[in-house]
Amino acid sequence: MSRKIFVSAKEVADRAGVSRSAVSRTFTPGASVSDETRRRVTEAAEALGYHVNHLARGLMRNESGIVCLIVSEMDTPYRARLVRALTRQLQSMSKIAMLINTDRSDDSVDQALRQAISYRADASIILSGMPDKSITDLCLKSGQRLVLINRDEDREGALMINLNDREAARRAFIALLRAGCRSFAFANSEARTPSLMAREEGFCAAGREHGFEVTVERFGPTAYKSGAVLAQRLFTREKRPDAIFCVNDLLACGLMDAARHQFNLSVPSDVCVIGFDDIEQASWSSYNLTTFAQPVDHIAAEAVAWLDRPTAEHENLHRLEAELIWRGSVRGG
Amino acid sequence: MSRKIFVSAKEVADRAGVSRSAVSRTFTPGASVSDETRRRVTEAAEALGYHVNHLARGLMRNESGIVCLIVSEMDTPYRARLVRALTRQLQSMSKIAMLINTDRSDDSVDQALRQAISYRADASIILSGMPDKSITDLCLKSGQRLVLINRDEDREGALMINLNDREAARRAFIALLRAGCRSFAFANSEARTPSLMAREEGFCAAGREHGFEVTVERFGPTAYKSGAVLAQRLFTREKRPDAIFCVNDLLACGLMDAARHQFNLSVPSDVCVIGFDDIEQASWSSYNLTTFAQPVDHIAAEAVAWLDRPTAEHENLHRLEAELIWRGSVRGG
DNA sequence: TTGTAAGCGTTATCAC
DNA sequence: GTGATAACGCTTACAA
Repeated sequence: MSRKIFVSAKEVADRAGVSRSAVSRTFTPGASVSDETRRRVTEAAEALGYHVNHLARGLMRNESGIVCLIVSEMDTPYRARLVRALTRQLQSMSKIAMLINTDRSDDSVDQALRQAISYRADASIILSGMPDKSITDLCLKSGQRLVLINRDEDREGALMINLNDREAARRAFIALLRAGCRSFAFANSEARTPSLMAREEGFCAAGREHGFEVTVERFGPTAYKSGAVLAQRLFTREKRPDAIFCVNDLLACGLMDAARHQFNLSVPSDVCVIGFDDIEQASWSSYNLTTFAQPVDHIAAEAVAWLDRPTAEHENLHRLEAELIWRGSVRGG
Repeated sequence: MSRKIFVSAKEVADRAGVSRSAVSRTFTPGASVSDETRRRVTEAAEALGYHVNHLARGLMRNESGIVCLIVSEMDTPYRARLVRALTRQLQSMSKIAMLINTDRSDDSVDQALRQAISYRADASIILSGMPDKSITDLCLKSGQRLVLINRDEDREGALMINLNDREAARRAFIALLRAGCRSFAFANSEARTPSLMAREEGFCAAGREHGFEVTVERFGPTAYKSGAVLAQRLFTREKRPDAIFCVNDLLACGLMDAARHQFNLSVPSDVCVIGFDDIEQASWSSYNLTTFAQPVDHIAAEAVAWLDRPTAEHENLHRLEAELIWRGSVRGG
């Protein structure tokens, strides 16, 4: 197979006429090296194309600089945006992202964490799925940081960043009520993850508070296509809803398209729609969707910042607010 | 800071009452270990939560298992899909993806490759930008594999996977001509990357072949928003085009939305539109866009397969065909 | 400030 | 099949 020949510190040292520790120190921020030595080393390194071997460095320093991002369905607009923001943040802190795809089976999140351990990742950030407690315990015991984004389940020692889904759902209801709607529905997928269910429950609870019953439909994956099925179910009811809160934007787009093209309903005059995530498509003029923006950059910044200075254990739950973005899919506004 | 304490092979060896080499062999596929030894080692490893240190292994084997994915604007639908496919493929070959975001400056692709070298990546796959020859040479000299996807520029020793953009553009023209269109335009961004320009040139060339002049407009980034500006420019001309080939789907969506909502034109009766990439949104019923599908899975599979068995040097240019997906944005079909 | 030497956790080589 | 031993390329006391 391929023999890889990278240039090592020893070669640089030889060329510069110094010891290998001088080379090492030159590339260690804050180490004491004379200007002259540094110059000669840098020059030799440049000429030879030397790059510190981070594998070996990680071995010695017990700190690899690697952070694992564990994600499934990463081409989904919201996930992709989060991954982008995270890689950016990590790089700005001179860490590097290892991307692990957990599309396959259910235990693959556990597998992903094993990979993280094998590569001695300094931390893992989980965007999808929920790992077994046994494996997260092993990570934490090994000294690996753990961040769970929108996972909601409790894991002592990990940082959990969640949105206040219930509160957002409540605000969605108020907005629709103020728009004059009187027949409310919640369009959900069958994924039943905690954050998705929190939106449903928050919306229904707000409905009950105001004396309204909320129709709930759930179907399929949290995707565009499910929206059409949910539209079919909701718009063929005897009492057609005039307000629909969709569990996310993707599903909302599918539902709106079906409403318009299959049922000849217009948004917002016949039915008001609110989504969640504020994906790029929500702002496209075909949708012009009122929705909740996830503070993606904020989430990424908090996650990455915490890696370097973990807070006391009881402060490890961050609950962020989603911002309501008013567009044209709700009357008034 | 954090002291990380991972369990080492020595501890496993002690607990299992064998030598450390026995442990190593147990975790090396194809090494000769007796069933009894293997059993005891596996048991001890399980109990202790041992995982082979891939950093150290990489150091010894001179093969890290790491493959760098170098991407900018990775939340763009097409890019996100490619990244997903690549991580999947890599994992199925028991390699792992390191994701490097090159959103920032222009030389950041070079920076990314330096990172790749530092982590002794076995290979780098470049999806965005074009690195300097000096740095790619260093990569190749170091024995690192290099894959360029849709980059088009030549790099001796690297695998280049390109689409046959010109041919696709030619087919787009024929399709529009057969649909009865007589006034052709090409909507491009200002990015001017080789593959984007190849689509433009191919379309114009096909036009000339058939005795038609093609109006070309270029504006901004290759994104949704640019579509509106291009629509503005094209639809306010004295001779309004009745056929527009857009450089990609994102831009096509923006252009179609502007056509419908700002200029009251209907697609395809007033104007036929063809896009490129076949992103998910192209199939959404608001767009129903006829477009060219990039063989994403095929690209990913070829890229990853080549890492293990690089072909002879003169065969390192793979040119793949884009498939025309007929939908409703072109008359007839 | 600089060099020497020990050690990080592996795997590969070699006797046994 | 198994266990010692020598690398791999680096960092970091420690001594000079």
